[in-house]
Amino acid sequence: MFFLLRRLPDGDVELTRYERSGSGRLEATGVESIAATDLPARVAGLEHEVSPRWVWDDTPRWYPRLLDAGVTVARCFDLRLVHAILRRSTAAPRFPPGGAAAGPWDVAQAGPGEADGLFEVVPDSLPDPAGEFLAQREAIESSSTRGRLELLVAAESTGALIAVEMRHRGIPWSPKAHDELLTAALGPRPGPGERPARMRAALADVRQALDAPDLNPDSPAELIKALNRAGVLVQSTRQWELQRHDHPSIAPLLAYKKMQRLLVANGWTWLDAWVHGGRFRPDYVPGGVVTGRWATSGGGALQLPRAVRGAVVADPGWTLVVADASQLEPRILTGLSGDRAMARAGSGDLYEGIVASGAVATRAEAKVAMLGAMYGATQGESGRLVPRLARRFPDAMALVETAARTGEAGGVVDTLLGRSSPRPSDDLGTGGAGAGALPPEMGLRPADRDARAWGRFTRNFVVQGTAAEWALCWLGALRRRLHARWGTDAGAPHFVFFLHDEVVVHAPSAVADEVVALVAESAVEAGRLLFGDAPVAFPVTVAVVDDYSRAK
DNA sequence: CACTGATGCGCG
DNA sequence: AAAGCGCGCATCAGTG
Repeated sequence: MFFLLRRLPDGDVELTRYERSGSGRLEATGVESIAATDLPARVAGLEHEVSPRWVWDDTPRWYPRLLDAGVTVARCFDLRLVHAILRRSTAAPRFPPGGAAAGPWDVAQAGPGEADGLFEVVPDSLPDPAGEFLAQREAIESSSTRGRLELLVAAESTGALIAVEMRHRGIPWSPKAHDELLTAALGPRPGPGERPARMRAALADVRQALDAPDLNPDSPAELIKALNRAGVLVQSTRQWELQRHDHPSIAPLLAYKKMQRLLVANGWTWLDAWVHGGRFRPDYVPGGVVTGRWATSGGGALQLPRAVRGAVVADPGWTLVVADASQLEPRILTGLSGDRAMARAGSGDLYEGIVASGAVATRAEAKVAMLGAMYGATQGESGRLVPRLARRFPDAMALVETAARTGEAGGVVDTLLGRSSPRPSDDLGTGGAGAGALPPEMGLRPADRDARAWGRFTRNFVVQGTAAEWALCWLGALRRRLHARWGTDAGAPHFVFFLHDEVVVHAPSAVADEVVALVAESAVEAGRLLFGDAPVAFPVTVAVVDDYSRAK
Protein backbone atom coordinates (compact mmCIF):
# COMPACT_ATOMS: atom_id res chain seq x y z
CA MET A 1 0.00 0.00 0.00
CA PHE A 2 1.27 3.45 -0.94
CA PHE A 3 0.69 6.72 0.91
CA LEU A 4 1.55 9.81 -1.02
CA LEU A 5 2.41 12.99 0.86
CA ARG A 6 2.04 16.39 -0.69
CA ARG A 7 2.50 19.81 0.81
CA LEU A 8 -0.54 22.08 0.35
CA PRO A 9 -0.24 25.83 -0.24
CA ASP A 10 -1.54 26.58 3.24
CA GLY A 11 1.25 24.49 4.78
CA ASP A 12 -0.91 21.48 5.64
CA VAL A 13 -0.09 18.08 4.26
CA GLU A 14 -2.33 16.05 1.99
CA LEU A 15 -2.11 12.33 2.44
CA THR A 16 -3.48 10.09 -0.33
CA ARG A 17 -3.86 6.34 0.00
CA TYR A 18 -3.33 4.16 -3.08
CA GLU A 19 -4.42 0.55 -3.30
CA ARG A 20 -4.78 -1.98 -6.06
CA SER A 21 -8.22 -2.48 -7.51
CA GLY A 22 -9.47 -5.89 -8.55
CA SER A 23 -7.91 -5.44 -11.97
CA GLY A 24 -4.55 -4.71 -10.39
CA ARG A 25 -4.61 -1.02 -11.18
CA LEU A 26 -3.40 1.47 -8.61
CA GLU A 27 -6.22 3.70 -7.39
CA ALA A 28 -6.54 6.50 -4.90
CA THR A 29 -8.82 5.20 -2.17
CA GLY A 30 -8.69 7.93 0.40
CA VAL A 31 -7.51 11.46 0.98
CA GLU A 32 -7.01 13.37 4.16
CA SER A 33 -5.51 16.70 5.05
CA ILE A 34 -3.56 17.12 8.23
CA ALA A 35 -1.64 19.89 9.94
CA ALA A 36 2.11 19.67 9.48
CA THR A 37 2.60 19.40 13.22
CA ASP A 38 0.38 16.33 13.32
CA LEU A 39 2.22 14.57 10.52
CA PRO A 40 4.79 12.63 12.58
CA ALA A 41 2.13 11.11 14.80
CA ARG A 42 -0.04 10.17 11.82
CA VAL A 43 2.92 8.63 9.98
CA ALA A 44 3.94 6.68 13.06
CA GLY A 45 0.42 5.38 13.46
CA LEU A 46 0.08 4.21 9.87
CA GLU A 47 3.57 2.78 9.88
CA HIS A 48 2.53 0.58 12.76
CA GLU A 49 -0.86 -0.41 11.34
CA VAL A 50 -0.35 -1.05 7.64
CA SER A 51 3.37 -0.89 6.87
CA PRO A 52 2.99 1.50 3.95
CA ARG A 53 5.42 2.61 1.32
CA TRP A 54 5.64 6.39 1.74
CA VAL A 55 5.64 8.27 -1.53
CA TRP A 56 7.09 11.75 -1.57
CA ASP A 57 8.81 14.07 -3.95
CA ASP A 58 12.20 14.14 -2.29
CA THR A 59 13.27 12.35 0.86
CA PRO A 60 15.38 15.18 2.34
CA ARG A 61 12.31 17.44 2.19
CA TRP A 62 10.26 15.17 4.45
CA TYR A 63 12.28 12.73 6.43
CA PRO A 64 14.49 14.96 8.62
CA ARG A 65 11.44 16.41 10.39
CA LEU A 66 10.04 12.95 10.98
CA LEU A 67 13.33 11.80 12.47
CA ASP A 68 13.46 14.91 14.64
CA ALA A 69 10.10 13.82 15.99
CA GLY A 70 11.43 10.34 16.65
CA VAL A 71 9.63 8.66 13.74
CA THR A 72 11.47 6.18 11.49
CA VAL A 73 9.84 4.67 8.43
CA ALA A 74 10.65 1.32 6.89
CA ARG A 75 10.04 1.99 3.20
CA CYS A 76 9.57 4.84 0.81
CA PHE A 77 9.32 5.66 -2.87
CA ASP A 78 11.41 8.70 -3.73
CA LEU A 79 9.84 10.26 -6.81
CA ARG A 80 12.78 12.46 -7.68
CA LEU A 81 15.28 9.61 -7.58
CA VAL A 82 13.01 7.21 -9.45
CA HIS A 83 12.35 9.87 -12.06
CA ALA A 84 16.08 10.24 -12.62
CA ILE A 85 16.46 6.50 -13.14
CA LEU A 86 13.43 6.04 -15.37
CA ARG A 87 14.00 8.96 -17.66
CA ARG A 88 17.24 7.40 -18.89
CA SER A 89 16.50 3.73 -18.47
CA THR A 90 16.16 1.59 -21.57
CA ALA A 91 13.92 -0.57 -19.39
CA ALA A 92 11.33 2.23 -19.37
CA PRO A 93 11.45 3.46 -22.96
CA ARG A 94 8.27 5.54 -22.84
CA PHE A 95 9.14 7.55 -19.75
CA PRO A 96 8.60 10.40 -19.20
CA PRO A 97 5.28 10.41 -21.05
CA GLY A 98 5.58 14.05 -22.06
CA GLY A 99 8.87 13.58 -23.86
CA ALA A 100 12.53 13.81 -23.14
CA ALA A 101 12.95 17.49 -22.34
CA ALA A 102 14.21 18.22 -18.85
CA GLY A 103 11.42 19.29 -16.52
CA PRO A 104 10.85 20.30 -12.92
CA TRP A 105 11.59 16.80 -11.67
CA ASP A 106 15.09 16.84 -13.10
CA VAL A 107 16.60 18.65 -10.16
CA ALA A 108 19.15 18.03 -7.45
CA GLN A 109 17.95 16.82 -4.09
CA ALA A 110 16.89 19.43 -1.57
CA GLY A 111 19.74 20.80 0.46
CA PRO A 112 20.28 19.67 4.03
CA GLY A 113 17.98 22.41 5.23
CA GLU A 114 18.47 25.27 7.59
CA ALA A 115 19.29 24.63 11.17
CA ASP A 116 16.16 24.03 13.17
CA GLY A 117 14.80 27.40 14.04
CA LEU A 118 11.86 29.70 13.96
CA PHE A 119 12.26 30.65 10.35
CA GLU A 120 12.82 27.29 8.82
CA VAL A 121 11.71 27.39 5.22
CA VAL A 122 9.25 24.72 4.19
CA PRO A 123 9.79 24.03 0.52
CA ASP A 124 6.84 23.44 -1.77
CA SER A 125 6.41 19.99 -3.19
CA LEU A 126 7.54 19.45 -6.73
CA PRO A 127 4.59 19.86 -9.12
CA ASP A 128 1.84 17.24 -9.38
CA PRO A 129 3.44 14.44 -7.39
CA ALA A 130 0.31 12.29 -7.83
CA GLY A 131 0.53 12.45 -11.63
CA GLU A 132 4.24 11.80 -11.50
CA PHE A 133 3.72 8.82 -9.20
CA LEU A 134 1.14 7.17 -11.45
CA ALA A 135 3.30 7.74 -14.53
CA GLN A 136 6.27 6.17 -12.80
CA ARG A 137 4.31 3.17 -11.61
CA GLU A 138 2.94 2.67 -15.12
CA ALA A 139 6.46 2.80 -16.57
CA ILE A 140 7.76 0.29 -14.04
CA GLU A 141 4.85 -2.13 -14.19
CA SER A 142 4.84 -2.23 -17.98
CA SER A 143 8.58 -2.77 -18.20
CA SER A 144 9.77 -5.99 -19.76
CA THR A 145 12.25 -6.25 -16.88
CA ARG A 146 9.84 -5.16 -14.19
CA GLY A 147 11.27 -7.29 -11.40
CA ARG A 148 14.72 -5.82 -11.66
CA LEU A 149 13.42 -2.31 -12.01
CA GLU A 150 11.22 -2.73 -8.93
CA LEU A 151 14.25 -3.87 -6.99
CA LEU A 152 16.31 -0.94 -8.23
CA VAL A 153 13.81 1.75 -7.29
CA ALA A 154 13.14 0.14 -3.92
CA ALA A 155 16.85 -0.06 -3.16
CA GLU A 156 17.46 3.47 -4.36
CA SER A 157 14.63 4.78 -2.19
CA THR A 158 15.80 2.88 0.88
CA GLY A 159 19.21 4.42 0.25
CA ALA A 160 17.56 7.83 0.42
CA LEU A 161 16.17 6.96 3.85
CA ILE A 162 19.56 5.73 5.04
CA ALA A 163 21.29 8.86 3.78
CA VAL A 164 19.02 11.09 5.83
CA GLU A 165 19.23 8.80 8.84
CA MET A 166 23.03 8.83 8.74
CA ARG A 167 23.14 12.58 8.59
CA HIS A 168 20.67 12.68 11.46
CA ARG A 169 22.83 10.48 13.67
CA GLY A 170 26.16 11.83 12.45
CA ILE A 171 29.58 10.20 12.51
CA PRO A 172 30.87 10.06 16.09
CA TRP A 173 33.89 12.34 16.03
CA SER A 174 36.33 13.15 18.81
CA PRO A 175 37.72 16.69 18.52
CA LYS A 176 40.27 15.80 21.16
CA ALA A 177 41.60 12.79 19.26
CA HIS A 178 41.60 14.84 16.07
CA ASP A 179 43.57 17.65 17.67
CA GLU A 180 46.08 15.14 19.02
CA LEU A 181 46.52 13.62 15.58
CA LEU A 182 47.10 17.01 14.04
CA THR A 183 49.51 18.06 16.77
CA ALA A 184 51.53 14.88 16.34
CA ALA A 185 51.69 15.30 12.56
CA LEU A 186 52.05 19.06 12.21
CA GLY A 187 52.89 20.55 15.57
CA PRO A 188 50.56 22.46 17.90
CA ARG A 189 47.76 24.52 16.42
CA PRO A 190 49.28 27.79 15.20
CA GLY A 191 47.78 31.24 15.28
CA PRO A 192 45.67 32.40 12.35
CA GLY A 193 47.68 32.82 9.17
CA GLU A 194 50.68 30.96 10.56
CA ARG A 195 52.09 27.61 9.52
CA PRO A 196 52.43 24.86 12.12
CA ALA A 197 55.94 24.30 13.46
CA ARG A 198 56.74 21.11 11.57
CA MET A 199 55.64 22.66 8.31
CA ARG A 200 57.80 25.71 8.95
CA ALA A 201 60.78 23.45 9.55
CA ALA A 202 60.21 21.45 6.38
CA LEU A 203 59.71 24.61 4.37
CA ALA A 204 62.96 26.11 5.69
CA ASP A 205 64.80 23.01 4.46
CA VAL A 206 63.17 23.25 1.03
CA ARG A 207 64.03 26.93 0.68
CA GLN A 208 67.59 26.30 1.70
CA ALA A 209 68.05 23.33 -0.61
CA LEU A 210 66.68 25.32 -3.53
CA ASP A 211 68.42 28.54 -2.52
CA ALA A 212 65.06 30.27 -2.75
CA PRO A 213 64.45 32.10 0.53
CA ASP A 214 61.10 33.59 -0.48
CA LEU A 215 59.68 30.55 -2.24
CA ASN A 216 55.90 30.11 -1.95
CA PRO A 217 55.63 26.32 -1.83
CA ASP A 218 51.91 26.42 -2.50
CA SER A 219 52.34 27.87 -5.97
CA PRO A 220 53.07 25.07 -8.42
CA ALA A 221 54.37 27.50 -11.03
CA GLU A 222 56.83 29.09 -8.64
CA LEU A 223 57.87 25.72 -7.33
CA ILE A 224 58.60 24.31 -10.80
CA LYS A 225 60.78 27.32 -11.60
CA ALA A 226 62.74 27.01 -8.38
CA LEU A 227 63.22 23.28 -8.87
CA ASN A 228 64.38 23.72 -12.45
CA ARG A 229 66.80 26.44 -11.36
CA ALA A 230 68.28 23.97 -8.90
CA GLY A 231 68.68 21.38 -11.60
CA VAL A 232 65.62 19.29 -10.77
CA LEU A 233 63.96 18.97 -14.14
CA VAL A 234 60.29 18.38 -13.44
CA GLN A 235 57.30 19.49 -15.46
CA SER A 236 54.82 19.26 -12.65
CA THR A 237 54.88 19.13 -8.87
CA ARG A 238 53.01 15.84 -8.57
CA GLN A 239 54.27 13.55 -5.88
CA TRP A 240 55.14 10.67 -8.14
CA GLU A 241 57.16 12.88 -10.46
CA LEU A 242 59.05 14.53 -7.62
CA GLN A 243 59.80 11.15 -6.09
CA ARG A 244 61.84 10.14 -9.09
CA HIS A 245 64.44 12.82 -8.44
CA ASP A 246 67.29 12.69 -6.04
CA HIS A 247 67.91 16.13 -4.60
CA PRO A 248 68.07 17.43 -1.02
CA SER A 249 64.96 19.51 -1.60
CA ILE A 250 62.74 16.57 -2.49
CA ALA A 251 62.30 14.84 0.87
CA PRO A 252 61.37 17.98 2.82
CA LEU A 253 59.18 19.13 -0.07
CA LEU A 254 57.20 15.91 -0.13
CA ALA A 255 56.88 16.08 3.65
CA TYR A 256 55.68 19.66 3.40
CA LYS A 257 53.11 18.82 0.75
CA LYS A 258 51.74 15.96 2.79
CA MET A 259 51.38 18.16 5.84
CA GLN A 260 49.88 21.00 3.82
CA ARG A 261 47.29 18.62 2.45
CA LEU A 262 46.32 17.42 5.90
CA LEU A 263 46.20 20.95 7.26
CA VAL A 264 44.11 22.35 4.44
CA ALA A 265 41.72 19.46 3.92
CA ASN A 266 41.22 18.12 7.44
CA GLY A 267 42.99 20.46 9.81
CA TRP A 268 41.71 22.57 12.68
CA THR A 269 39.66 24.77 10.39
CA TRP A 270 37.85 21.74 9.06
CA LEU A 271 37.25 20.52 12.59
CA ASP A 272 35.72 23.84 13.62
CA ALA A 273 33.55 23.98 10.53
CA TRP A 274 32.22 20.44 10.35
CA VAL A 275 32.22 18.81 13.76
CA HIS A 276 29.61 19.92 16.25
CA GLY A 277 28.54 18.20 19.41
CA GLY A 278 30.91 15.33 18.71
CA ARG A 279 29.34 14.51 15.34
CA PHE A 280 30.33 15.06 11.70
CA ARG A 281 27.28 15.37 9.45
CA PRO A 282 28.04 15.38 5.76
CA ASP A 283 25.24 15.67 3.26
CA TYR A 284 24.92 12.36 1.44
CA VAL A 285 23.62 12.51 -2.12
CA PRO A 286 22.17 9.17 -3.26
CA GLY A 287 22.33 8.76 -6.99
CA GLY A 288 24.67 11.73 -7.12
CA VAL A 289 27.02 9.93 -9.51
CA VAL A 290 25.88 8.87 -13.00
CA THR A 291 26.69 5.27 -12.20
CA GLY A 292 24.35 5.30 -9.21
CA ARG A 293 26.99 5.69 -6.60
CA TRP A 294 26.36 8.20 -3.87
CA ALA A 295 28.06 11.55 -3.82
CA THR A 296 28.47 13.72 -0.74
CA SER A 297 28.82 17.39 -0.19
CA GLY A 298 30.30 19.21 2.73
CA GLY A 299 33.42 18.34 4.56
CA GLY A 300 34.77 16.03 1.90
CA ALA A 301 33.21 12.92 3.41
CA LEU A 302 33.94 10.96 0.26
CA GLN A 303 37.64 11.20 0.98
CA LEU A 304 38.10 10.87 4.73
CA PRO A 305 41.87 10.39 4.74
CA ARG A 306 43.34 7.50 6.63
CA ALA A 307 45.37 10.05 8.57
CA VAL A 308 42.31 11.34 10.45
CA ARG A 309 40.24 8.19 10.81
CA GLY A 310 41.54 7.85 14.34
CA ALA A 311 39.22 10.74 15.23
CA VAL A 312 36.17 8.62 14.41
CA VAL A 313 35.66 7.22 17.89
CA ALA A 314 32.74 5.20 19.19
CA ASP A 315 30.80 6.55 22.17
CA PRO A 316 31.64 5.04 25.58
CA GLY A 317 30.07 1.61 25.81
CA TRP A 318 29.69 1.52 22.02
CA THR A 319 31.83 0.20 19.22
CA LEU A 320 32.25 0.58 15.46
CA VAL A 321 31.49 -2.36 13.22
CA VAL A 322 33.42 -1.60 10.04
CA ALA A 323 32.49 -3.81 7.09
CA ASP A 324 33.98 -3.85 3.65
CA ALA A 325 32.89 -5.88 0.62
CA SER A 326 36.07 -7.55 -0.54
CA GLN A 327 37.03 -7.08 -4.19
CA LEU A 328 33.49 -6.05 -4.97
CA GLU A 329 33.83 -4.88 -8.56
CA PRO A 330 35.61 -7.95 -9.96
CA ARG A 331 33.05 -10.12 -8.21
CA ILE A 332 30.27 -8.08 -9.75
CA LEU A 333 31.90 -8.66 -13.12
CA THR A 334 31.98 -12.36 -12.33
CA GLY A 335 28.26 -12.36 -11.63
CA LEU A 336 27.38 -10.23 -14.64
CA SER A 337 29.36 -12.32 -17.08
CA GLY A 338 28.75 -15.73 -15.54
CA ASP A 339 32.46 -16.42 -16.07
CA ARG A 340 32.95 -19.85 -14.47
CA ALA A 341 36.72 -19.64 -14.30
CA MET A 342 36.54 -16.33 -12.53
CA ALA A 343 33.91 -17.68 -10.17
CA ARG A 344 36.32 -20.48 -9.26
CA ALA A 345 39.14 -17.98 -8.77
CA GLY A 346 36.87 -16.01 -6.45
CA SER A 347 36.02 -18.80 -4.05
CA GLY A 348 38.63 -17.35 -1.70
CA ASP A 349 40.79 -14.27 -2.18
CA LEU A 350 40.04 -13.40 -5.80
CA TYR A 351 43.49 -12.10 -6.65
CA GLU A 352 45.20 -15.16 -5.22
CA GLY A 353 42.74 -17.21 -7.23
CA ILE A 354 43.79 -15.42 -10.39
CA VAL A 355 47.42 -16.20 -9.58
CA ALA A 356 46.47 -19.84 -9.01
CA SER A 357 44.79 -19.91 -12.42
CA GLY A 358 48.18 -19.21 -13.94
CA ALA A 359 47.16 -15.95 -15.59
CA VAL A 360 49.74 -13.86 -13.74
CA ALA A 361 52.56 -14.46 -11.32
CA THR A 362 51.77 -12.33 -8.29
CA ARG A 363 48.81 -11.00 -6.38
CA ALA A 364 49.87 -7.44 -7.15
CA GLU A 365 49.85 -8.23 -10.86
CA ALA A 366 46.44 -9.80 -10.57
CA LYS A 367 45.05 -6.69 -8.99
CA VAL A 368 46.59 -4.31 -11.50
CA ALA A 369 45.44 -6.48 -14.40
CA MET A 370 41.90 -6.72 -13.05
CA LEU A 371 41.61 -3.01 -12.52
CA GLY A 372 43.04 -2.44 -15.98
CA ALA A 373 40.42 -4.72 -17.48
CA MET A 374 37.57 -2.88 -15.79
CA TYR A 375 38.93 0.60 -16.47
CA GLY A 376 40.16 0.01 -19.99
CA ALA A 377 43.91 0.33 -19.50
CA THR A 378 45.88 0.17 -22.73
CA GLN A 379 49.36 1.13 -21.64
CA GLY A 380 51.92 0.49 -18.97
CA GLU A 381 52.06 -2.59 -16.83
CA SER A 382 48.32 -2.73 -16.48
CA GLY A 383 47.73 -2.60 -20.22
CA ARG A 384 50.31 -5.33 -20.78
CA LEU A 385 48.74 -7.68 -18.25
CA VAL A 386 45.15 -7.39 -19.42
CA PRO A 387 45.53 -9.79 -22.39
CA ARG A 388 46.79 -12.46 -20.03
CA LEU A 389 43.58 -12.19 -18.05
CA ALA A 390 41.57 -12.35 -21.25
CA ARG A 391 42.96 -15.79 -22.08
CA ARG A 392 41.90 -17.29 -18.76
CA PHE A 393 38.67 -15.38 -18.26
CA PRO A 394 37.21 -14.86 -21.73
CA ASP A 395 33.59 -14.41 -20.67
CA ALA A 396 34.36 -11.70 -18.14
CA MET A 397 36.55 -9.89 -20.58
CA ALA A 398 33.97 -10.14 -23.35
CA LEU A 399 31.42 -8.41 -21.16
CA VAL A 400 33.54 -5.32 -20.54
CA GLU A 401 34.78 -5.29 -24.13
CA THR A 402 31.22 -5.30 -25.41
CA ALA A 403 30.35 -2.43 -23.09
CA ALA A 404 33.35 -0.50 -24.36
CA ARG A 405 32.48 -1.08 -28.03
CA THR A 406 28.90 0.00 -27.38
CA GLY A 407 30.08 3.23 -25.82
CA GLU A 408 32.59 3.94 -28.57
CA ALA A 409 29.77 3.63 -31.07
CA GLY A 410 27.67 6.12 -29.13
CA GLY A 411 25.35 3.53 -27.62
CA VAL A 412 23.82 3.11 -24.18
CA VAL A 413 24.78 0.40 -21.68
CA ASP A 414 22.79 -0.80 -18.68
CA THR A 415 23.49 -2.03 -15.19
CA LEU A 416 22.01 -5.33 -14.12
CA LEU A 417 18.96 -3.75 -12.49
CA GLY A 418 18.33 -1.26 -15.26
CA ARG A 419 20.18 1.99 -14.72
CA SER A 420 21.28 3.22 -18.13
CA SER A 421 24.32 5.23 -19.06
CA PRO A 422 23.91 8.73 -20.40
CA ARG A 423 24.47 9.31 -24.07
CA PRO A 424 27.64 11.12 -25.06
CA SER A 425 25.44 14.01 -26.19
CA ASP A 426 23.95 14.36 -22.70
CA ASP A 427 26.73 16.85 -22.14
CA LEU A 428 28.70 14.67 -19.86
CA GLY A 429 30.84 14.11 -22.90
CA THR A 430 32.55 17.44 -22.91
CA GLY A 431 33.33 17.63 -19.22
CA GLY A 432 33.29 13.97 -18.37
CA ALA A 433 35.41 11.01 -19.20
CA GLY A 434 38.70 11.72 -20.83
CA ALA A 435 38.29 15.45 -20.89
CA GLY A 436 41.00 15.82 -18.29
CA ALA A 437 44.57 16.15 -19.43
CA LEU A 438 45.93 15.03 -22.74
CA PRO A 439 46.87 11.39 -22.41
CA PRO A 440 49.15 10.18 -25.14
CA GLU A 441 46.53 8.70 -27.36
CA MET A 442 48.58 10.35 -30.04
CA GLY A 443 47.84 9.86 -33.63
CA LEU A 444 44.14 9.67 -32.97
CA ARG A 445 41.74 12.23 -34.29
CA PRO A 446 40.02 14.12 -31.48
CA ALA A 447 36.72 12.42 -32.31
CA ASP A 448 38.32 8.99 -32.03
CA ARG A 449 40.02 9.94 -28.80
CA ASP A 450 36.68 11.04 -27.37
CA ALA A 451 35.09 7.81 -28.55
CA ARG A 452 37.78 5.75 -26.82
CA ALA A 453 37.34 7.77 -23.65
CA TRP A 454 33.58 7.25 -23.77
CA GLY A 455 34.15 3.55 -24.30
CA ARG A 456 36.21 3.42 -21.11
CA PHE A 457 33.39 5.17 -19.34
CA THR A 458 30.69 2.73 -20.51
CA ARG A 459 33.04 -0.21 -19.89
CA ASN A 460 33.34 0.85 -16.29
CA PHE A 461 29.70 1.97 -15.99
CA VAL A 462 28.25 -1.52 -16.07
CA VAL A 463 30.58 -2.75 -13.35
CA GLN A 464 30.64 0.29 -11.10
CA GLY A 465 26.89 0.82 -11.50
CA THR A 466 25.98 -2.78 -10.73
CA ALA A 467 28.36 -2.71 -7.77
CA ALA A 468 26.48 0.34 -6.51
CA GLU A 469 23.23 -1.64 -6.83
CA TRP A 470 24.71 -4.53 -4.88
CA ALA A 471 25.85 -2.13 -2.17
CA LEU A 472 22.39 -0.57 -1.92
CA CYS A 473 20.82 -4.01 -1.56
CA TRP A 474 23.39 -4.92 1.06
CA LEU A 475 22.66 -1.77 3.02
CA GLY A 476 18.91 -2.18 2.73
CA ALA A 477 19.06 -5.80 3.85
CA LEU A 478 21.23 -4.91 6.81
CA ARG A 479 19.00 -2.02 7.80
CA ARG A 480 15.97 -4.29 7.79
CA ARG A 481 17.76 -6.82 9.97
CA LEU A 482 19.03 -4.20 12.41
CA HIS A 483 15.56 -2.73 12.79
CA ALA A 484 13.93 -6.14 13.18
CA ARG A 485 16.36 -7.13 15.90
CA TRP A 486 16.82 -3.90 17.87
CA GLY A 487 14.29 -1.38 16.62
CA THR A 488 15.06 2.25 15.93
CA ASP A 489 15.44 3.86 19.34
CA ALA A 490 18.50 5.89 20.24
CA GLY A 491 20.12 2.88 21.92
CA ALA A 492 19.92 0.65 18.84
CA PRO A 493 22.78 -0.04 16.40
CA HIS A 494 22.68 2.32 13.44
CA PHE A 495 24.60 3.25 10.29
CA VAL A 496 26.99 6.14 10.63
CA PHE A 497 29.00 5.97 7.42
CA PHE A 498 28.81 4.47 3.95
CA LEU A 499 31.34 4.71 1.15
CA HIS A 500 30.73 2.72 -2.04
CA ASP A 501 31.59 -0.72 -0.69
CA GLU A 502 32.16 -0.07 2.97
CA VAL A 503 29.78 0.61 5.84
CA VAL A 504 30.28 1.58 9.48
CA VAL A 505 27.69 0.65 12.10
CA HIS A 506 27.78 2.30 15.51
CA ALA A 507 26.62 -0.37 17.95
CA PRO A 508 26.48 -1.02 21.67
CA SER A 509 29.54 -3.15 22.42
CA ALA A 510 27.45 -5.98 23.82
CA VAL A 511 25.73 -6.62 20.47
CA ALA A 512 28.68 -6.11 18.12
CA ASP A 513 29.10 -9.81 17.41
CA GLU A 514 25.47 -10.11 16.42
CA VAL A 515 25.82 -7.13 14.10
CA VAL A 516 28.83 -8.77 12.47
CA ALA A 517 26.74 -11.83 11.69
CA LEU A 518 23.95 -9.73 10.20
CA VAL A 519 26.44 -7.86 8.01
CA ALA A 520 27.57 -11.13 6.44
CA GLU A 521 24.02 -12.46 6.07
CA SER A 522 23.03 -9.26 4.33
CA ALA A 523 25.87 -9.61 1.85
CA VAL A 524 24.63 -13.06 0.99
CA GLU A 525 21.13 -11.71 0.53
CA ALA A 526 22.37 -8.92 -1.75
CA GLY A 527 24.21 -11.45 -3.89
CA ARG A 528 21.06 -13.54 -4.19
CA LEU A 529 18.88 -10.59 -5.05
CA LEU A 530 21.12 -9.64 -7.94
CA PHE A 531 22.48 -12.93 -9.19
CA GLY A 532 20.20 -15.64 -7.83
CA ASP A 533 22.01 -18.93 -7.50
CA ALA A 534 24.89 -18.03 -9.81
CA PRO A 535 28.22 -19.19 -8.40
CA VAL A 536 29.59 -15.89 -7.22
CA ALA A 537 30.54 -15.10 -3.64
CA PHE A 538 30.48 -11.76 -1.84
CA PRO A 539 32.64 -12.11 1.23
CA VAL A 540 32.85 -9.19 3.62
CA THR A 541 35.72 -8.17 5.83
CA VAL A 542 34.44 -7.02 9.20
CA ALA A 543 36.31 -5.40 12.07
CA VAL A 544 34.98 -4.42 15.48
CA VAL A 545 36.98 -1.44 16.65
CA ASP A 546 36.90 1.53 18.98
CA ASP A 547 38.13 3.90 16.34
CA TYR A 548 37.99 3.82 12.55
CA SER A 549 41.77 3.85 12.04
CA ARG A 550 41.99 0.37 13.52
CA ALA A 551 39.96 -1.22 10.76
CA LYS A 552 42.10 -2.69 7.97
C1' DC B 1 35.32 41.55 -6.38
C1' DA B 2 33.32 37.11 -8.43
C1' DC B 3 33.90 33.67 -11.67
C1' DT B 4 36.18 29.74 -14.16
C1' DG B 5 39.61 26.34 -15.43
C1' DA B 6 43.77 23.95 -14.26
C1' DT B 7 46.34 21.62 -10.82
C1' DG B 8 47.01 18.43 -7.23
C1' DC B 9 45.52 14.97 -3.97
C1' DG B 10 42.37 12.50 -0.99
C1' DC B 11 38.85 8.41 -1.27
C1' DG B 12 36.48 3.99 -3.53
C1' DA C 1 55.43 2.17 -11.33
C1' DA C 2 52.77 5.90 -12.46
C1' DA C 3 47.78 4.96 -16.66
C1' DG C 4 43.01 3.41 -16.57
C1' DC C 5 37.00 4.58 -14.04
C1' DG C 6 34.04 7.52 -10.62
C1' DC C 7 33.99 11.52 -7.27
C1' DG C 8 34.89 16.60 -3.82
C1' DC C 9 37.60 20.22 -2.36
C1' DA C 10 41.30 23.79 -1.74
C1' DT C 11 44.30 26.73 -4.02
C1' DC C 12 46.36 29.30 -7.69
C1' DA C 13 46.18 32.01 -11.87
C1' DG C 14 43.85 34.20 -15.31
C1' DT C 15 39.69 36.66 -16.82
C1' DG C 16 35.65 39.66 -16.68
